[in-house]
Amino acid sequence: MSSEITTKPTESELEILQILWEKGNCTVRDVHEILTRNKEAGYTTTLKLMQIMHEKGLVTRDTTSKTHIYSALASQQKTQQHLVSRLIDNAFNGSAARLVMQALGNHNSSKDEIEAIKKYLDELDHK
Amino acid sequence: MSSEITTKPTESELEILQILWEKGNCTVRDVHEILTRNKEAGYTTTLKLMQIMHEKGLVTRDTTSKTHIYSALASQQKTQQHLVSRLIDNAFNGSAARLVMQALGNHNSSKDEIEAIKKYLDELDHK
DNA sequence: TTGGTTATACGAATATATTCGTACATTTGA
DNA sequence: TCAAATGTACGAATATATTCGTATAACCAA
Repeated sequence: MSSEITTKPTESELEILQILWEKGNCTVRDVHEILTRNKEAGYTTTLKLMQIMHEKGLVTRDTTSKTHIYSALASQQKTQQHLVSRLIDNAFNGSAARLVMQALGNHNSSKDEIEAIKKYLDELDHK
Repeated sequence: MSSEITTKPTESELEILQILWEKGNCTVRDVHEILTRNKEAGYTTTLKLMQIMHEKGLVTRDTTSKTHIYSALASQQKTQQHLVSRLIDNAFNGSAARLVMQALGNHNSSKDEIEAIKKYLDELDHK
């Protein structure tokens, strides 16, 4: 068993992870600027968060130059899986199906999305 | 607009809500006993949690007799909806479909469950 | 009746997450 | 060159969640 990475980031950490997953390598400033499109936050707040994430092993960073370059270590797939499982257990009595219906019901998905899911279900069936 | 109820319970609060949703009316002891099947906790801890939930308006209680009877005020449907939406935004870049696939992929669902979801998708289609 | 059991209320300790100020080093451009 | 801008490190304040001890009242059974 390899050394495990925390797949339970806090809410703030998750916001940052999402950015890193999408953008790849980022400076603190990069992340900070994207973050503050939606909400107020001081620069050092973002910095501190990312330092903590580094301590926890959620991200790596290249410190060769003064301005450090961060990237995600926690895998998107594993993290998502963990969060979904937890939600299913925590709020849906263990029933994935109930969560799925809830997710599809209100978060009005496009026809394309729904088609994609159907296809996916068919594949699951044939295993 | 009626006075709103917090649909963002903490993790501990959610555990208790789940019990109340399923069982209906419960004393603190009822809840406590179910809770401690899985994990350690002192009785007064459970009590305090439920008192806080009452302050927040997540539950009501009947205090006519010495032993109070609690029941959920936060609706299961709304709470679940809120949690799912938040997860979709927080960890799935707003894509419900991606969450759904993640949920179905690993949380090995029964054939019945999958059939139910398909049916549900068809209904969605025809709206 | 009276002592043990069971209940609530409440304050406080602990844990965790979030936010930011300040000190100090490096870079940059006028 | 050297002052402003930009960066990191770090400690500490604040906010929130969780846990539990203690006081005290009500109930019950011998």
